[in-house]
Amino acid sequence: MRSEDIAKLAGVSRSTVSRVINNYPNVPPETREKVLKVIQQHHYQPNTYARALAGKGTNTIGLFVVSTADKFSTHRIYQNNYFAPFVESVVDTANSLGYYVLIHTLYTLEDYQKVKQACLQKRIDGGILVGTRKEVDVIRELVGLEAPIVLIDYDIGEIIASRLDKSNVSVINSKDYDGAAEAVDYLISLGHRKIGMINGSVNTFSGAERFKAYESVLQRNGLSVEKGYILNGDFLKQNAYHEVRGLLASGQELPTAFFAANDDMAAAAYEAFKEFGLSIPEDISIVGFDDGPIAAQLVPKLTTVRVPIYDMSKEAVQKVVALCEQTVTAFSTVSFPAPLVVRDSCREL
Amino acid sequence: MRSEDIAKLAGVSRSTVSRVINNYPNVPPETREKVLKVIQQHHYQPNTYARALAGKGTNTIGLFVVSTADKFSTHRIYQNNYFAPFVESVVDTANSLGYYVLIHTLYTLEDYQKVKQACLQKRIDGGILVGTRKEVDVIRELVGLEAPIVLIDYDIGEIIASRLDKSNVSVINSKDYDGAAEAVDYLISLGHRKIGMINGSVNTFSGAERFKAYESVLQRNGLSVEKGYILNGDFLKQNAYHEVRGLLASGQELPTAFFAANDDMAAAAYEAFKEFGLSIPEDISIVGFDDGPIAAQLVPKLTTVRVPIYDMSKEAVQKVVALCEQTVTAFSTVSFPAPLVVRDSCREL
DNA sequence: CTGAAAGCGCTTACAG
DNA sequence: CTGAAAGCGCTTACAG
Repeated sequence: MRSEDIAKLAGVSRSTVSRVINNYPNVPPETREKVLKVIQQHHYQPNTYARALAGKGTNTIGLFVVSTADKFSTHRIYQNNYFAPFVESVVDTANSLGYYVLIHTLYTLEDYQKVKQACLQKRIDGGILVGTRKEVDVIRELVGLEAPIVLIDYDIGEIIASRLDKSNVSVINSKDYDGAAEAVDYLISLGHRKIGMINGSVNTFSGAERFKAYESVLQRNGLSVEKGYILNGDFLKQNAYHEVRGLLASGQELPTAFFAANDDMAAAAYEAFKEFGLSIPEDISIVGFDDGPIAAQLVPKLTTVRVPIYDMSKEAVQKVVALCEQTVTAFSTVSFPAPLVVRDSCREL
Repeated sequence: MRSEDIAKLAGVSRSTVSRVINNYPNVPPETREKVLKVIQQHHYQPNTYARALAGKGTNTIGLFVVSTADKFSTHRIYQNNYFAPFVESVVDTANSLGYYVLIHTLYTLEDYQKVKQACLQKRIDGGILVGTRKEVDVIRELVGLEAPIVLIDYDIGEIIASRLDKSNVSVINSKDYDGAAEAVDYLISLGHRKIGMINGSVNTFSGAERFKAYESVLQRNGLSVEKGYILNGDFLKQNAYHEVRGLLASGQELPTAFFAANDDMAAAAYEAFKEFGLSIPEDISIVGFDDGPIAAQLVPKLTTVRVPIYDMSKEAVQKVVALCEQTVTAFSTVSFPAPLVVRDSCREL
């Protein structure tokens, strides 16, 4: 069924059918009704591609998620607690605005070409990128595209320094530095002096911020930053688990508290400590980051920094859509607060 | 940049450019090289919509996830432990086959129209539906479409009875009846005689199967099915939590074991029991279903039935793609084994 | 208010 | 082996 068929059945021209479909004002109510009736009777839906080709957008946005885990890691699909809420809320928000979402996972640097490709092929009107590494070159290419791009978790400073603050880009962050600082301050206020960190990926904006805050809060309080207390987990549960096990096996003196750059790694630490016979928070305190689904499920419940994933993804979608529809046309950036949520995983010394 | 531009630069016609893009055999190596070079130099990507309009497929499949939770439930985005692994592996498999995936969440009956719409609008070549309720009418409509549809978790019997086993459909299940039976048998073998169930949604195929198995294994063993021991959780953590709390508060005699229709509800039971001062497995044993990410994270680790989500979603993608490309053309169905994974949440009586 | 016609960027018989 | 031309199903100036 094509618009032509509808036109015939309704006794009008394709032009008129098109006008009612697109809600043009210059068609009298009776004509509109007549056409609409035929359309409904036949469950007619205009061909997206033809519309797109003829100049209408595709009403589709791309969601590109940079995976922290390796594509070939067996358990990768279970490792990303950030993923599910993000995807779900992006999809819902987009759908409610009448947009479809095309989703892609990015594992390697080459995979970034996929987003370029999707834009060039006109599959999407615009895109959202989550968890980008600090690959400015890649970003430069993307920004060069005409399609609107919203970056979630990206260093605005870098963008501005590289003069990439083009009008088709937008950045959305959470205040990870502040949140992390609050977390470490909290541990210090409880009397902890030896505080370790289970680090995320420092070539991620949020990863870098969380670590920077950790370092500077320690220094500001006259505490030394011990190399041996900084474990590299790369945001991955498995890595964190091995690192913690390694520290425990080393026989080295342990910190009294750990700040983990995300909940997944905090959960891994829980496991490793328990297996080693240490209880939380009696023997060791832990703070996480994200406040994802697992945080409150852990026993004891995890004290963590809340990243407002829902708000951020909603904002991201609204932003791309606005950019696609040219409602806004300037470089913009928003940063959401990331407050500490105190639960049961830390004790006063 | 259009194919016409490439043609000019390469000194050939659009036809030839099209031939090399589509890998037609009848173009000599030198010509191919020449054209390819220009294409690469200019990062040319053919417009998807034009290709689609001209007869090529869109290389896009739809993934429609029926949400167990309410759209407006605050925590809905955190409630679906089935979701993340599913989406991630569908996306990866599709991408590796050169397909894009359009994703949609279905909350209401009307939302099913979205899949029809996506097909009618030719946005997708085919679709995958996960967690469909037993709405045969909806399915009937979908099956009437020409686009290939793969249903995950759907009653084959119903499809065959309604003569909906058309060549554009395919069904993929896990052997939930067997898995559930194994779980309940296991509890009985440990000496449990009073076994409760935290039920899923029985108007879901898997939900119904899990419950049927529970009932019949009890009966086969001469155990009575106690109404009071059957809690209705509807697959949702929150509901399960309230139901369990309700049972505990009632002062009624408790079963010695519970079989939960999914891990999320088992996790909710963990919480409720712990708050009530009951330890697992000392005071009460629990078996879950899914073996999703949380199963092994719970303390004690959850004994559960493993649903091979990864294999199922991979199979689903391969099937739609095969159907889209007309490699297969018959109604088909696969059912994956769902074995019991014994961990630490049950004790011998 | 409305229709005929051009155009969007491809693919694919058709003819040579 | 290759080009000219028709066609895919829309939208949108243009003219009336």
